[in-house]
Amino acid sequence: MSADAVNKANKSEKSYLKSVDEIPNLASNLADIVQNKCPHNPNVTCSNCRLNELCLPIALNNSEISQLDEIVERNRPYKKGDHLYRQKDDFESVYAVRSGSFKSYVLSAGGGSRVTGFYLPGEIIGMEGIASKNYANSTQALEHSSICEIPFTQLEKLSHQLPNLQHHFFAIMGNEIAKDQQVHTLLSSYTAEERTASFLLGLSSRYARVGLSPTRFLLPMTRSDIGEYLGLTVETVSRILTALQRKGFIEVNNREIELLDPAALRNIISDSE
Amino acid sequence: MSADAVNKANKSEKSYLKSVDEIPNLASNLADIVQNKCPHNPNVTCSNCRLNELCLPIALNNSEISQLDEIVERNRPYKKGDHLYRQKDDFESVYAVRSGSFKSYVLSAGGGSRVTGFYLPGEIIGMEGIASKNYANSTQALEHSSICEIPFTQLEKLSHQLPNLQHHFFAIMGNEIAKDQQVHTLLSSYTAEERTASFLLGLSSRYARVGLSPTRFLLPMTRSDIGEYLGLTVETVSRILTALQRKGFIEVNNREIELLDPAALRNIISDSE
DNA sequence: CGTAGTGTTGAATTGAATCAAGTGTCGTGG
DNA sequence: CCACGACACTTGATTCAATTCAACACTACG
Repeated sequence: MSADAVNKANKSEKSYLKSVDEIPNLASNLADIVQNKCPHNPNVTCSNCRLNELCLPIALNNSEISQLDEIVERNRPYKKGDHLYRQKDDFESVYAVRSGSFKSYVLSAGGGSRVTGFYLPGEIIGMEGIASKNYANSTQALEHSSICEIPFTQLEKLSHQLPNLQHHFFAIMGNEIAKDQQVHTLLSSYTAEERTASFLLGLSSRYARVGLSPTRFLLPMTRSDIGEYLGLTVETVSRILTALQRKGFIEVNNREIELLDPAALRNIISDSE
Repeated sequence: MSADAVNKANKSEKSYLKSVDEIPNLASNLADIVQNKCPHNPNVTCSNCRLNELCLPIALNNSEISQLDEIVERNRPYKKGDHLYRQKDDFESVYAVRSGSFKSYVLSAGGGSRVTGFYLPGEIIGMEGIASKNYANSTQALEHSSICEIPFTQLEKLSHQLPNLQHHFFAIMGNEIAKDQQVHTLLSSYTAEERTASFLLGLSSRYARVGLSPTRFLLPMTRSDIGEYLGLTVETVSRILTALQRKGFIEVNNREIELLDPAALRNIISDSE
């Protein structure tokens, strides 16, 4: 499924990494899961997870990691479109993306929706529900994806026992707050082109973080999702991507993106500041 | 002072509630501070603070509150324009607003600035610095204000000892994340009028929370600050306020705002959704 | 009392939205 | 395996909300 999918656009003979799943060492575990050989593969633990340097276990020692392992629930994989939770559901858990990607969105009465975030492997979902005890948005898989569910009351208990974990979870939340404030600035003062450039660069570094190419990747989301996230219409997103391509900064083929000149993209943003 | 203050309508003899300082019971403590009788008034503790139901001590028992009291530093008051911290300063503490108000902002290279948040009594400032160990914005007083400084490493230590405090601080951060996502939606899909209405209603409920009138209050920030926060120009903010006044929804006199028809303001927002 | 900062209002401009029409792509079921 | 339908994406023409530019009034503070 994902094998042939990858070289769909192979004009000559392209074939890219489709997601973190295809990093060799991850693939072994993930292949099992995807093929349903073992939806709760006991071999996939925080200790042996490729993402443990980015995710919750960072800064924990081995014995601490095994304690964390015990509270983490590794659910069956999610199909494209499956919901992790819906707006107003009781808040129970935060989730760490193991593979694939997710989007969070809120619906407006007029039938429209706005995307509040995209989540890639190693990132934490659901923290907006902690205070109100209800999730404030709905979150669904953008592609076939797998998740580690971390029941929050247990995470709190364990954080109480492990100062490192408490410290790190404070840091994760603080980071989310810092990121949200950057987005605030982006939305309140950037032009459509600046927003789009910034979005691409952001994805780039997030892909790099999980060991994928920072210059060539597949967008897991639609143009419409991007627009709803950046406060632009689909048409504008499409136009801007075309324009960036014409300038030679990027190459776009449907969901496939190559950053030909990341520095030029950075200039788009900093020139205006 | 606060009694007559309320009837501002008398153009002849204006004198309004200027801030939470003027609530009778708060005034006593604050007056001391403002007059520098006692910049670290020992009587002002978390236990007897009027804000303790909104701020950090919520959900703590008496003995826990006194432990919190011990790590809280009650600094000298800040004058209008004084900085709590500046962008890139080492992160040391989070701050709870005791009286007055603050704004956080980031500068852009072009000399402009964007406001990332406003903070009223009982609200927590500085959490964006937790992860990176540096503050991500600069924060300054909008009027004469006082602050409780909470050194973060000590807060972490105490949170480790007091599960209630850990729980509550997770909730405070979660709430910040949820709020930031609402702002994301606001900035990415609301019109200028919707943003302004939403801003006024937000201020209204935050003032109500600290015991001030939800329908009549003074804006501590300039039109320009509001614009930089909402992603609008000063001119637009000014025009929208005038327009809302002409519609009879609000009355504006410089910094003084009265919400004549809060329901109408709510409709502005929900009509469009 | 003067001046810098703050706020208002108007006219012209413009970036992005909207409206519209089309092509491309993918998953499904016959 | 192909054909169909639904969705995703692109491109163009037009409109419009908000910005920009400009001029002026207010106020508040030293």
